[in-house]
Amino acid sequence: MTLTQLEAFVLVARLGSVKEAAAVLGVSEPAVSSALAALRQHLGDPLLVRTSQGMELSPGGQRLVGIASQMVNLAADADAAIRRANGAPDLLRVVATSTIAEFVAPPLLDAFTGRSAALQTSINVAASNQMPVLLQDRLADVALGPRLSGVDSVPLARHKLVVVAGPHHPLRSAVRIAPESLARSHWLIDPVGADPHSDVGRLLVRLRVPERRMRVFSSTAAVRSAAAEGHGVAATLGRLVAADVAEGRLVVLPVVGTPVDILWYVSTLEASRRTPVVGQLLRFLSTPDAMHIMHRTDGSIPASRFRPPVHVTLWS
Amino acid sequence: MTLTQLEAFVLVARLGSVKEAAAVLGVSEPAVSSALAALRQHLGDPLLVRTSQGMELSPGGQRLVGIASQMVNLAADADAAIRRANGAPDLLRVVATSTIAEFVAPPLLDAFTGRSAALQTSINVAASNQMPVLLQDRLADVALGPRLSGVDSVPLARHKLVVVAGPHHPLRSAVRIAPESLARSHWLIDPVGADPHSDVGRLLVRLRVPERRMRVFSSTAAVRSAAAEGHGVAATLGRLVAADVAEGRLVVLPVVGTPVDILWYVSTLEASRRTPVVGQLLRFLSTPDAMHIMHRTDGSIPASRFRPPVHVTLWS
DNA sequence: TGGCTCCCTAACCGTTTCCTTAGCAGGGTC
DNA sequence: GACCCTGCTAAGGAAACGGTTAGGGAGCCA
Repeated sequence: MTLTQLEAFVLVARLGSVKEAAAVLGVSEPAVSSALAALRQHLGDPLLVRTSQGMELSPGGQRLVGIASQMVNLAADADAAIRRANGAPDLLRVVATSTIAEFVAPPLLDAFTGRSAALQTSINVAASNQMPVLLQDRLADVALGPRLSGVDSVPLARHKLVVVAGPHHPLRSAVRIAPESLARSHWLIDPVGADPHSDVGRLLVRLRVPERRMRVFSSTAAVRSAAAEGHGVAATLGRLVAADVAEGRLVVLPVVGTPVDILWYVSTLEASRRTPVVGQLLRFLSTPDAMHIMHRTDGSIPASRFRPPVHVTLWS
Repeated sequence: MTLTQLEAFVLVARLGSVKEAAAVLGVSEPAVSSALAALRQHLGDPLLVRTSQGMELSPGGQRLVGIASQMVNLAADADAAIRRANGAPDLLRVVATSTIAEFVAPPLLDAFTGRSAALQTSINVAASNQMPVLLQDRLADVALGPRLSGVDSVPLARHKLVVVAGPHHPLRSAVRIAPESLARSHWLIDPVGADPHSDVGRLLVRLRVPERRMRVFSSTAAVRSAAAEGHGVAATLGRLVAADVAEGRLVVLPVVGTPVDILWYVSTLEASRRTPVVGQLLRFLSTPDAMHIMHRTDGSIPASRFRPPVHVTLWS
């Protein structure tokens, strides 16, 4: 019984899927499967059995999952405790939806890091259904994105989602566009849009956009340029494309039901299980400075801190 | 960071010695040392440093020991939870001082096991200073022996410690023997006596028996026959040698300060951390049946359940 | 100083872990 | 029935874990 095995088990139990757990861990799916097999053999219990709904816990697995989760958590605690005792820089691992990770999180964390000297941050992209699991298993400290259940989520910022297209789009000067009219357009979407639990994903579902009309891009920036070049329509944040719209590179289409009001949330473990840095970040996020940064977001890609997303699972 | 490493670390921290931890785990001392080295390197902290008092915790180690101990405990919980979920026999690991392990624990556990069908027991010998650690790290469920601190100890039985010798010993018919008179005798002692924290060990200290006069035997039975053959004197339980005395194979020497009243205790984790079987055993131990067994103990070696002691550390 | 104890390191070795790719198996869905 | 998705197994290889024996070095004590 190793910690790796327990971690794999907990992730599969929480996500209900070996494949997703493997994606979260960044390993191949047989790796997770065999970790599971080893644990099963060691404990002499099936732990998780396949059903049509995904992987479900056996009675034994049900008892184990709580214990295993505690152990994984304690391992994270141990690391943090030693780190702290040695005055090593704190670690703040942020996961966010791709848009936030691209445009908002970097300047936000830059500003926050400027305040407390010894701090090391990382930003990764995750799908919404992975976020609570990542927090609960201490693979991440903070999640920025939609509201999550099972963890503490507090509202962070309010935004408007609009549908945009290039300046030569046939519907560019329409007054009122019924969603069906866009059924034949190509929809250009970023990883956030590919996540059906995200705001953009839910909008696409509501507009009944068929899957075959979607083209998934690796970043919101790519979506924006593709739209400007007339390759299709895109749903994105009004503020992100404000400059493009003002300068005529993009137009906002008056689709019925848009703009959509959306709320970004910041999610963490409950207060008692938070590390001090996380508490500091939460306080920082409610300051005028942080608000200012979030509202200044103008779609220019910040140079510094952004790393390529590593844990993206595409809807495909 | 593996569970083995954490376990080694916790044991060394608790016992203050790599050597003792190795003895408890039943492995060589470099094995423990290198587990520690691996953990040190992984965490980048010395964890434990050598002082003249033994191994002491670094600030980082101090924080880690609690966390690591919880993890080791949870691992034990996990095993037990699965066991229980699958209806596997419960496991009851008893550690005891050598005399108890030889004469008292086997019939006691035989009787207890007779009551609840699915139960698997083991008896091992441990030194008193190891007992609380074994309980706290869940390497054992119950300890029988002297009163322990740091865990729940309740009195189990009262006994008398006497000094005996063979029927031809020069002092066999003395009326009153000062301890000094025995300074030149050979003292025949069993592993319990070699443990300075045990009742016999404390008696030897009080009688100022010099170390070079002690001959350590591997069992109480061996001590008894050696004494009967006139190889020296021995401190042992009155009830154990009653038959030998009645039949003239041994005589009780009227040493000043003896017989010594001693109390055996049964020690466990506090009630909230006990497994159900342990609770059952505690209740059983207070029944007349159990009392009867403990008082019937007559020095005959029970055939069934006794296993050779595995975790004995000799005082040497 | 010499000897002793205790911990650490070195060198070595077998087993397990952990990951990969490739392919099989079983349950849905069309 | 033919697919497709998902999980499992197989095979193989690099790394680690976990153990051993042998020996070096620091501290304590006679």
